Amino acid sequence: MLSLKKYLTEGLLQFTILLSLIGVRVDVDTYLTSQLPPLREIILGPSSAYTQTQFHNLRNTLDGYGIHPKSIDLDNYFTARRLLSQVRALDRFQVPTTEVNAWLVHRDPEGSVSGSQPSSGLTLESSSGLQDVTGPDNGVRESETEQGFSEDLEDLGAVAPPVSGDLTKEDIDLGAGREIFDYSHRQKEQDVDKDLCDGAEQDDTWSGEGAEALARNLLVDGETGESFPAQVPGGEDQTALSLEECLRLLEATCPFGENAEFPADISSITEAVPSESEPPGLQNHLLSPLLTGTESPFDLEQQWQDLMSIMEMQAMEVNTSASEILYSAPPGDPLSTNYSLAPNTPINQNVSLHQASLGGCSQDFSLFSPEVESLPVAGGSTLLPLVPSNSTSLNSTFGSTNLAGLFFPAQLNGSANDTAGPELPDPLGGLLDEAMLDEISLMDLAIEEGFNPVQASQLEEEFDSDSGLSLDSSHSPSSLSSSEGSSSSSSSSSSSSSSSSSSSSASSSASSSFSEEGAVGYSSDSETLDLEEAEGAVGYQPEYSKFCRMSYQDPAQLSCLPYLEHVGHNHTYNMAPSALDSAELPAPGALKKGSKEKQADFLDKQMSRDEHRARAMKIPFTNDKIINLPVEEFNELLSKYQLSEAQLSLIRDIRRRGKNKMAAQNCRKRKLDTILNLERDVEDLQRDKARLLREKVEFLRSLRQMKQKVQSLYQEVFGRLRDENGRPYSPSQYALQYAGDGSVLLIPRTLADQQARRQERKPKDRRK
DNA sequence: AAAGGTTGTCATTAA
DNA sequence: TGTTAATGACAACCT
Repeated sequence: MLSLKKYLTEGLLQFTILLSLIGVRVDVDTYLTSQLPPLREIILGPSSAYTQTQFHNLRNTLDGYGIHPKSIDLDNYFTARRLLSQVRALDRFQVPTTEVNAWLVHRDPEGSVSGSQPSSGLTLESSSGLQDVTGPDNGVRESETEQGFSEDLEDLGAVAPPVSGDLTKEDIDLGAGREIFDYSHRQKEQDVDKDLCDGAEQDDTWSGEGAEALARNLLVDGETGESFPAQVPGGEDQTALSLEECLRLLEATCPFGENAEFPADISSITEAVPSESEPPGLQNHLLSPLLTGTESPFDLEQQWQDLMSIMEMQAMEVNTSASEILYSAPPGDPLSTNYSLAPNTPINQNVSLHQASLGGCSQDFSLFSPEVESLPVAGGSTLLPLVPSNSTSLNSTFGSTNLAGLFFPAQLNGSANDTAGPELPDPLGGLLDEAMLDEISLMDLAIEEGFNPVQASQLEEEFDSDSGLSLDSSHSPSSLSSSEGSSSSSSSSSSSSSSSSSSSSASSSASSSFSEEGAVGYSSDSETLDLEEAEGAVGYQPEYSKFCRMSYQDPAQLSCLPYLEHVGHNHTYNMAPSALDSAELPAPGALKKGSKEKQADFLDKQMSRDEHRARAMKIPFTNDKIINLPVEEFNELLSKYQLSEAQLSLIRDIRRRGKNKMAAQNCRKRKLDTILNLERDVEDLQRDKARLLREKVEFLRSLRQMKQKVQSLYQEVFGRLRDENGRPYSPSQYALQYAGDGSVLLIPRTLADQQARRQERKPKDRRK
């Protein structure tokens, strides 16, 4: 279990450190014991970061030396990294603002975004994909998001830390920093990257495209703001503009075919919850986003699809989150339309309450009314069975629930028809509050305090069924990202053949067995490489070795080699002086030839210490051969020459050092990969955290609505009950209770209280 | 000139 | 046992 050991010693450590640095606390042990594979993939990913056997496997599978398995293709690697970072940048900038816009709509339905078109606000809100698509306008909107967020939470009695704000800011800082890092410290790769579709090029390209790719420009290129011809700095305003443009575009594309249902829903909701003190717009978010966007039959569909593709790309939440699943309910879904509960209210789907005709008290109560009206005045019996028309109703959800003790607080002693004020004790309080709200409040704590392990696990269990989010969800995007990492690294190892072939194509034509010399991807090495390859092209065969050695000492011959201008590090500093002296002995005839001498000096400087040493020791073959040949061929090569002990020792040292050099490069690359993967995982976790907060708010809101509806239903039903004398029952003496078989009974209050007490004890016992 | 990054090398360990 | 890869540590060099 080497991987496990590494994982324990490094991956876990780094991961934990990173998480702790950003304030997200994760008890690794919890997941180590229970979710080793996911976490391991989070940390390591399928990338080559710690897959030590990868190179071996490559070596085993790749017959011959066409591709050197140990090579590092830095071009591809950094290109992939840049592309990755761009992708990250996309969603990094887009995620928070989406929330922003969504919440803005809630807070102010007639606000600037939607303007006089309320549908636009719905559009913005509705497109679930759009949720993550925004620009970098984080200034004011972010704070407003923050505000709306916390206000919502406070409104629901939950206090959440200002996550999105920090997150947004941090993300932006990170993004800029990375770009700077990439551009300033990776100048070597810039040239190569230019050839590929990297971000800067894309930005420019997109800016040139103009309005034809409006949506794409608007949504993706938020940071530079180059999508607009004016090239005004400060892309935030432009992105805000672009969002409005997108809104209009979306409106034109999806003109709300089913929009007529929404007012009904909203009104029914507000009717059903008359005591709701929220602004009416606050409930708009409950409307299914995709209800409006499912049909886009116009020419703008392509742009819409562009939008969606971008959103998919930036939505690293690949795991279809609960909201997305719920949003995907078809517009005409009777469950979501006939019942007044908001279509995307999560509990509406998860809990089968909708079958209890709980929605829309005023209208839906007619479903109950036949039974209620046909209720015979109970003759002498104190138990009045109320059999709902639908036997799979509440009892399927709540089980045998004693609603009596819950539904009849002292306040209800008055008129049963009074609409319950918010201060009225919840009819379902004993049930929902105990069973669910406790958990949710614990979730509050979990979310507020960053992911405390126990609470996070609670949270995970809480939302596990619908979204598979939390750490598993983070695992999903991370596994994706890890696959990206693996693709990048595997491409680095596999595509090294391309780089090596590009750098050593000349020599590979001369001797195919040298093609693996391109394994060394660093520039300084590649220069040396070219030199030696060119030399190797001549001196590969033993009989040419002397000539090859001569060519070493003949600058004139070297001058015709491909010139290598850019010099990286030349670590010839600790070269043995004797070796240097002997190595730098030029050919006597070349002393007076200035330019050639300079070139010789230059090439000497290009040579590594080992190359100088090899030349000094008159090693008859190239260092690349020494280093890169398989051991069998290497030994065979050695056997072909009469080499002194010093020469053999040097050759073995060269081989060892050369291999170690490549190993060090691989190791560093792997480290970098790991860090980048960890960084990406952290971002994923932050996104998940924000999403969980959003979902929690929605859960709480829908829960409260349902409780109020049940309460009003209860009151209405109870209020219509009459005893044998035609008088209403006193809420202080009787209560309604759901039986296990779905029937509703009218039982004495005392009995109901007893059962309620028993119900309260059960979950606590269970929790122990 | 100091600081931080980069690269090569050595020693060690494990496969 | 020899070879190789991985990796920490260090030093030299570069920016």
